[in-house]
Amino acid sequence: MARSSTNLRYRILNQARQTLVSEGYRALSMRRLANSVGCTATSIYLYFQNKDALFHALIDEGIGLLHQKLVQAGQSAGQAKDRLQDLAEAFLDFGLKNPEYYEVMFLLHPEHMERYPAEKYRKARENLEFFAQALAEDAGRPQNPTKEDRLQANVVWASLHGAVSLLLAGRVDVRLDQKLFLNTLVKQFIQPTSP
Amino acid sequence: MARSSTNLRYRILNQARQTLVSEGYRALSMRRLANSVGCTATSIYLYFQNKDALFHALIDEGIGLLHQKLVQAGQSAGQAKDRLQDLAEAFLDFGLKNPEYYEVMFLLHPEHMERYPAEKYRKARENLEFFAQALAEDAGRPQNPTKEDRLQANVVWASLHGAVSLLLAGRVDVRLDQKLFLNTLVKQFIQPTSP
Amino acid sequence: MARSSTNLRYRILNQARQTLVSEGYRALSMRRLANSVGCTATSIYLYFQNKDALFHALIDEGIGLLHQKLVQAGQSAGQAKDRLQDLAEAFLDFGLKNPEYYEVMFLLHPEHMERYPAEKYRKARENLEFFAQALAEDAGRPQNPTKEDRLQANVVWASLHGAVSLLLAGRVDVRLDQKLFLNTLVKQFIQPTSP
Amino acid sequence: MARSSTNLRYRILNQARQTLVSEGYRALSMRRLANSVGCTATSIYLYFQNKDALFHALIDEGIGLLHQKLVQAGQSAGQAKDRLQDLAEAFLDFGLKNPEYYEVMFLLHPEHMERYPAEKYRKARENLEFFAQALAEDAGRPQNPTKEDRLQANVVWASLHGAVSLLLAGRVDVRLDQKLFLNTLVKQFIQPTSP
DNA sequence: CATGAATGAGCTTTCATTCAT
DNA sequence: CATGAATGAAAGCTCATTCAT
Repeated sequence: MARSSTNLRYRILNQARQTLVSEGYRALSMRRLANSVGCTATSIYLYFQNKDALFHALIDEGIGLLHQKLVQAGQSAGQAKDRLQDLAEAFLDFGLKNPEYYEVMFLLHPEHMERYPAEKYRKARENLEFFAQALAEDAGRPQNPTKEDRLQANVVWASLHGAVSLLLAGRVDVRLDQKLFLNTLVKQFIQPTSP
Repeated sequence: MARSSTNLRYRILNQARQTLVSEGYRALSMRRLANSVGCTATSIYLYFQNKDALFHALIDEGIGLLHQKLVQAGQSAGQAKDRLQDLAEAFLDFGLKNPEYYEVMFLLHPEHMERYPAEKYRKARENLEFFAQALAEDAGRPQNPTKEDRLQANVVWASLHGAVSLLLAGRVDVRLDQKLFLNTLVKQFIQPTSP
Repeated sequence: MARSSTNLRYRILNQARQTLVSEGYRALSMRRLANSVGCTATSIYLYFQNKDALFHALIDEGIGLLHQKLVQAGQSAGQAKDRLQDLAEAFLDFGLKNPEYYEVMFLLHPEHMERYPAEKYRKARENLEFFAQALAEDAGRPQNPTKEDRLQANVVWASLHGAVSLLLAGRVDVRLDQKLFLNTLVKQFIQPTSP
Repeated sequence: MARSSTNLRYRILNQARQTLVSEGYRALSMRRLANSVGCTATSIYLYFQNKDALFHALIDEGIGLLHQKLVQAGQSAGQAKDRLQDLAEAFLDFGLKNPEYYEVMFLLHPEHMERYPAEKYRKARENLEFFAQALAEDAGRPQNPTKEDRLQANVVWASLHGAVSLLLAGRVDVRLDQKLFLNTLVKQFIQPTSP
């Protein structure tokens, strides 16, 4: 009862994320969510216009969190190649440690995404720019990522996304050492500097 | 009515695939499906024990089709590297040209996959072996893919899957040339033979 | 295959009875029944106009079997009191050993009974007459059961029916010895001849 | 609409009982019930978790009512034999005047009963104890019903149940005087005190 | 700020039955 | 004698959402 009124909105989002990862997408109904939180379904509508809005809030959170992690990773002062490595690891770490956000951000069925406000969505893609910049730098074109760099960034992005989504879906051979798998994947696009 | 009653089962599967890609997963209810096909919901149950069975039939079809394409691609007589390239292209081609199958095979919500018979599922993973073999051959270990080759195969697989799923979800920068994007991605893991 | 065509009607009734007792009333659907028998649902309709007719056939069988058992029991040459005892035991035996018939004859929901042809139904009540006759004889009015005898017969009948139906429904205290219970019940209406 | 919204739950139960006795068990579907009551099927689920819960609520009511009637009947200060007579009459009265409760308590198909919480069920059997006590007292063993008394109680119970269920099912000869029938039945197990 | 009551649309699935062959 | 294909009706139940309070 004590802290029960400290921002119901917050608690709803928390519970939603939790449910999403522990019981899956279909279990996330407004009523069940309300039950878990300890309020009525109606109350959720005080904070979110509808279910979509709730999802979008989760996506916003997720994008923010990923952004933050990439900023941190991108701040390392060393070589561009190391920065790229850090960025990749940050992304993988984010995906694997926050499956609920990853699910909602990248795996959710398009029906929800279609209604996600385009402006916010564009914002999301900015995260990609971090990779482009590191790649540009590595190629000796600091702070001015070219079309080519962006192309490469998308490739990196796709590879990372593929790895995370297969892992989250439990579709990578279990006998594989996960760290080794990810390292190999990352090495793929971080070419050793030719001496 | 009796329409072209030759194969209602066939028509159901067809429509299911179509609906899946055009209106999404949630729009695929037994009733709506029946409506689109032009029969009653009950009739569907004459051909599929339940909704799961229908999904599994789609998955089976998809796995078969992909398998077939990979077999074709794997038959090229040339160098292993070329074969690898062909396999990759076959996979990408399959994914992009048959989004409905790809959706149902790789993007479908896990609830359905969990109930997918394990034996068939294992069969699906055999497709991965094609890549492992080409990679083994390329590394001079023909027909005996080692652990290392399988690791690499998984990495390739993840990259390809990442690319396809981002493209299907419309999440790759539209200004990017798609062919170029895919080529770049594929080159990533096909190292040029050092002279 | 060999004896498979020896009267499908017979096999349907057999299976219906079996299903009724092993899986209950609601499990007795035309399709499931057909499945168990090894024919199509449609085939059942060759032998029975509808589900009601099938039930009625079962009831007929049951009535016949009970009749037969009561005839046998009523033939004992001894004292009327012994005959009454035998009749009671025959009834109890019938009910407990043929729960499927008992169910269908006495416990089935009235919806089905209402449509049971009245003439056959009356025939069923003839079984009651056996008791009336034994009671009449015991009271020194052989072969001419009076109204009073019939009243008494109904009482006996009710008691027996109560016992059987409670036992079949598993609603008699399990710690009770069943034989003792039934004996006590029967003794209740077979007054010892005053010396 | 808001009708007499005071107690929809109450109205649902009322209507359920009514329908049960007038149209039978199978006519009691959630939708039809809702229609009769004047609400939507969904609304019923606001008051009862599912159909079972609704049935169980009816059973609870019935058990309570019977209990109450037996308590009243058991309070008569006179002889044990009279008390026994009162108890029997109370039971018969309950069954014949509340066929809907009787149906739901004793004649309902076992599928529903199986799921009836065991604890409540045991409570139901306590009603039997009233008879055991009266019988014990009559036999000169006040307040300490022996095994024998309980056996006898079950016999009484079976007889009463048989009578009620035959009467409710319309299976007792209509030409019979009902009161006479019941009196005769009751006399059967209330032996006159030997002078 | 929060609720209780209610709803309409929709879900998957099962049923008894029919009809052309 | 038997089937395969199909159906309309109905079942129990859950969903997102609304509205008066």
